[in-house]
Amino acid sequence: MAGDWRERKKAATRQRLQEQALRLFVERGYEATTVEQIAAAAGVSHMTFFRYFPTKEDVVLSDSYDPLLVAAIRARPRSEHPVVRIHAAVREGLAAIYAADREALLVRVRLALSTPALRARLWENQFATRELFEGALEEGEPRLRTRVLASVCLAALTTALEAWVAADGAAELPDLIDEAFGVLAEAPRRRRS
Amino acid sequence: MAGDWRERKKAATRQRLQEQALRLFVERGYEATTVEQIAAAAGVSHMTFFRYFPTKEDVVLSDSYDPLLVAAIRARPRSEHPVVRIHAAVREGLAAIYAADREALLVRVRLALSTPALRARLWENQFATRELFEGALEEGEPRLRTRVLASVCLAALTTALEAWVAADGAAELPDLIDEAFGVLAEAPRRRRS
DNA sequence: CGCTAATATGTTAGCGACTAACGTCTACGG
DNA sequence: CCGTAGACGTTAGTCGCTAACATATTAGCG
Repeated sequence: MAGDWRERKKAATRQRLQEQALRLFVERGYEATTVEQIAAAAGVSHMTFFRYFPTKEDVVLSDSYDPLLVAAIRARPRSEHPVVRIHAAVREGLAAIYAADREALLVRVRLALSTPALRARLWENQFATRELFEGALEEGEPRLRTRVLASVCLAALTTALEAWVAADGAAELPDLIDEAFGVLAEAPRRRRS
Repeated sequence: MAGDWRERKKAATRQRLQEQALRLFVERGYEATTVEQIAAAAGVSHMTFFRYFPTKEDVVLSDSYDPLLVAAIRARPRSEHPVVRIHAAVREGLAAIYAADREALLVRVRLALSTPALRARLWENQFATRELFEGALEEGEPRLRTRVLASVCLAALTTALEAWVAADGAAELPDLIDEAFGVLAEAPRRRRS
């Protein structure tokens, strides 16, 4: 058990960096906080910061929720409609995260949605998440249909998250998610083209 | 008619910057091209570049299509379902743009979707566009519903654009848009919750 | 025509995110 | 106890972007 100590230390440093960063971002704003200051607050150099987080944005946006959601989607029967699968998976998966990390999640999402630079990267992340959803659905062709469905579900999810921070966490996220996905069910039927 | 000359010159400089920038981006890549090089190619200094475009990204992403789409949405009767209004408006509005600027649009969208930095900003622009759509729909409360509908329509539109560049412009954009919006009509009905 | 004010542009200096090259320390394995 | 590998720091540099100030060109007016 050699590198064990190493890994614990690395994890500790990483967490220290993230904590100090979030603290400083909340206190004085994201733009007004320098990577140097974060590194100094965590007792390391700015190079070490970049060894743990590829960009300043990642310190806020990186999480490990995606694989969890993918597994939740895969766990739903493929006989269900994709939108239903994703809706149920998101409700379950996010409920667990929500129960454990509610406050941290709220802080991070609020920061991400109110800072232009972070908002941009957030959408970029959605691009990746959507591809994961697509893969998790495991539908064959046609691809455009699957892609639209995944995009649309993500749009609903994001809108629910926005409403959640807009209400400053007063409403319950699972309810907002149900409400957002409920709107999808309301789209008009297809006419003859 | 004094400032007329001024404005023509400014417009010319702006266009020269944009042309040279897109040329260089296509030739050697977005990241590999510096603002200095763009400015030099257009015969101005880098400060002048930033006086015309607030960021390097804007030289690719800035267009004036949004107001056009908003007007198109407003022109549809409010008795129609929001999704139908937006679908019809987008098909009409974009058809005009498409007919006039097909090649330029293809180049810009391809560049935007294949460059991470630009992709991020593209999604950030969607944030603004969605708010415009929301306003154009002119629905009252509840806001969450309107917001979800606007987000979802934008997701469909973006997916169609992606498919268009993925096929390298082989398919026809209006058809792809119809196909993408068609998927929305297929969402499952609401069960009892 | 000549003067003044506005406007477009250039110059320079600087900040901050991020990278690369290289040096140092420290824990671990033989 | 020594050699090595991995974590970390130092330094110097690039690039996007901004601000302060100087300069030139033009506009409007007496």
